[in-house]
Amino acid sequence: MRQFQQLGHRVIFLIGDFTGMIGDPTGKKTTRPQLTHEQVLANAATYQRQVFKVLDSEKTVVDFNDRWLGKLGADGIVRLAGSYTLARMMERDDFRKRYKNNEPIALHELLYPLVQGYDSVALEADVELGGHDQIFNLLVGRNLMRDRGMEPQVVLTVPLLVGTDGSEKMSKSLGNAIAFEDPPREIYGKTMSVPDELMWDWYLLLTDLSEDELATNKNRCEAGELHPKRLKQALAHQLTANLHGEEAANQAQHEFEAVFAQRGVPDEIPEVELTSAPLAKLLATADLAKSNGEARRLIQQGAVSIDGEKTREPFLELPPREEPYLLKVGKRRFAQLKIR
RNA sequence: GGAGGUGUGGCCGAGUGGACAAUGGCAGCAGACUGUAAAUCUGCCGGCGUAAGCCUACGAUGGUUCGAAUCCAUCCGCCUCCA
Repeated sequence: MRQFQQLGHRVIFLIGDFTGMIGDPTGKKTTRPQLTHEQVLANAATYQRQVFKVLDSEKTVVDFNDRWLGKLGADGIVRLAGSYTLARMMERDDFRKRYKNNEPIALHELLYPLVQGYDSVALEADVELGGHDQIFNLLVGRNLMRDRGMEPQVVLTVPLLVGTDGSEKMSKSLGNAIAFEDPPREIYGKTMSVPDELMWDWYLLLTDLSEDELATNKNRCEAGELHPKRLKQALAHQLTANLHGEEAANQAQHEFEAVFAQRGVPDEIPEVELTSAPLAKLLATADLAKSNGEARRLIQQGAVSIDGEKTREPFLELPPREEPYLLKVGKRRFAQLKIR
């Protein structure tokens, strides 16, 4: 979308506040929960905040499809449904498979592609952009436009971005996402933790690097001329810079090197002040572990160090001290602990 | 309308009266190795408790029993087949 903008096109960022209430069946084998309008609007507010980290707000129109779909009414929906057939709906793989496997398909799921397709009619879209999982819905939009004597929109889809786990599509609910609003160190660190093979996809989908350059880099890595880590660092740096600026990216990179390559300590460590208690309890109250039990386990497994010294004693009592204790849990959780 | 099936921890999935906080797999966490990659190996993986133990949890409620995820009753959800 940004590239379209840069080329001088008008971009409409469409928020599906109506369709969100229906729940897109896409991709999932089972029916999605239907959200209330309030929930959808709350989500929409965060989308807008985030999307302008990438899009030029001056050149973007934000629209909501409840504006026309909400007015459609029962008769409108029925008439819309009359313009499509079950056979055409079942062209969709997902529906076909579920039907064949005797899995439930709720009726509203069949309506979803229609109402979404109607967006294109309402907007008189020239081009619609979407993830590849949207292709069926986008094509329904074309058909609906043609039925109404309109010039059918051009449909452009992009491959889905795979999440940090390297297998599922990136999604907040799967916990494999990097959020636009993640702090720099998170964006950098999460990117570095991604499996190498995924890096090429991310380069392709998230940067302006050409496919030729990408292929060259890949070959050089395979030939051992270029360390994959260097490339991944460049990617992490760029993604961080895109969302937080060059300065923040440099900082994140520096910190990453310090903490993980040199096994050092980050520049900024949250400070906690607590009264004296057994170590396990301190970790739990300082939020370095989910529960007392987990804290105890972590300690016993040798995941915890104090001032750089590993300890395996869960009931160690730290005496009060002017200087805060430096606590490290696992590879990446740090805290400065002041004992009162 | 009729017949049948099913509901277990984040997910999948065993368990069919006590030894069950519940086999196993996935995911997750930690340790070793390393490039916070992958692969591999090891340990952990409900809560509270330094322990004994206690609490919560097998769709919901009630019951039988010394004892229930397991048996009974009612209810709720989901699925299939026939009409």
